[in-house]
Amino acid sequence: MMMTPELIRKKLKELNLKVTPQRVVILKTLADNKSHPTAEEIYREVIKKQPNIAVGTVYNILETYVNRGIVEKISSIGDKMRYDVVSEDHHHLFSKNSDEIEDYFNVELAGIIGRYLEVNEIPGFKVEGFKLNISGEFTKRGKN
Amino acid sequence: MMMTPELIRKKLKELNLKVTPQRVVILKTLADNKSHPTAEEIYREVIKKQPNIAVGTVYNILETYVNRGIVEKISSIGDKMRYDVVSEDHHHLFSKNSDEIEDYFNVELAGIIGRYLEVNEIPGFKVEGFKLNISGEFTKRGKN
DNA sequence: GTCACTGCAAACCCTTTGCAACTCA
DNA sequence: TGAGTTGCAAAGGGTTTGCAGTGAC
Repeated sequence: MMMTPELIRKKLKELNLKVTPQRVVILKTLADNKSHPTAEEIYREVIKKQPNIAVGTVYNILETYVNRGIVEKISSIGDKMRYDVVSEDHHHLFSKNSDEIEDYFNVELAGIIGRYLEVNEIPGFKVEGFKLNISGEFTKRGKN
Repeated sequence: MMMTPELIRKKLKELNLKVTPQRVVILKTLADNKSHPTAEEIYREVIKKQPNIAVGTVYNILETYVNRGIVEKISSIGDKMRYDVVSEDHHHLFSKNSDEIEDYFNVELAGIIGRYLEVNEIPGFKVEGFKLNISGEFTKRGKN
């Protein structure tokens, strides 16, 4: 993605958030990062550019972003929380052998499921969204 | 479900696990329970029948069951782990307003997704299973 | 009798919180 | 200036672990 600092500034202003160096660097790190880092991984990346930052701040800022809807939390079994910038609708591939999580974009499949859930209502439940978690094994490693 | 102690005993033997009162009561509690309890909820339920049991033991036994594949862990964002006896293939409904999780059985939808993933392979990834997490709101409360 | 299992409590680790200092607008 | 943010360190809360004692087989 390589979001420019200007874009990030703009985004923060749209959200009525004060533009602080910490917020900028965290959002930039997350946007530039293809993987799904934990708070601590983000922290380790961020202190390279912004030495004066506390872990607690990383958590706080991430939580703010989650509440504003621009970042989502991903929880996988027995692992710490991971964070992901909200982009187009996508699903996740979970490795059974490791902690890896990869994005899986598939509008067609999402459409099929979405339409199914629209047509076939679930009694007593109003569907607002869904996530397909696919588990399995990465066969090709590389180019991450 | 109301699994009888005999059935549970049999199940444990099949798995080459020693039949201890703690294991029996925990599996029975989980099988008889429609909700998706946390370890602590299970503990609170279990001490009624088996006063001498430690929280750590509950965690250990649940972990054993998860490893043997007869219980699954469910993690929802920012909440503790929840446990569920592995039964037929089913999915979960997550409430956006509370911690509730309900089962959602739908072989038709599962079939559609399963077939789709079989036909449309994901490059670099071998699919072994999937879970559809549907989020929304429970409109009718009651009869749980 | 043996070895796996349990109880207990301490340790662990991720995450949250309280508060004083600071800084963006 | 002053409301909102940050740094820091301590507290919190769920889960794991080590070890001595116990119990299933």
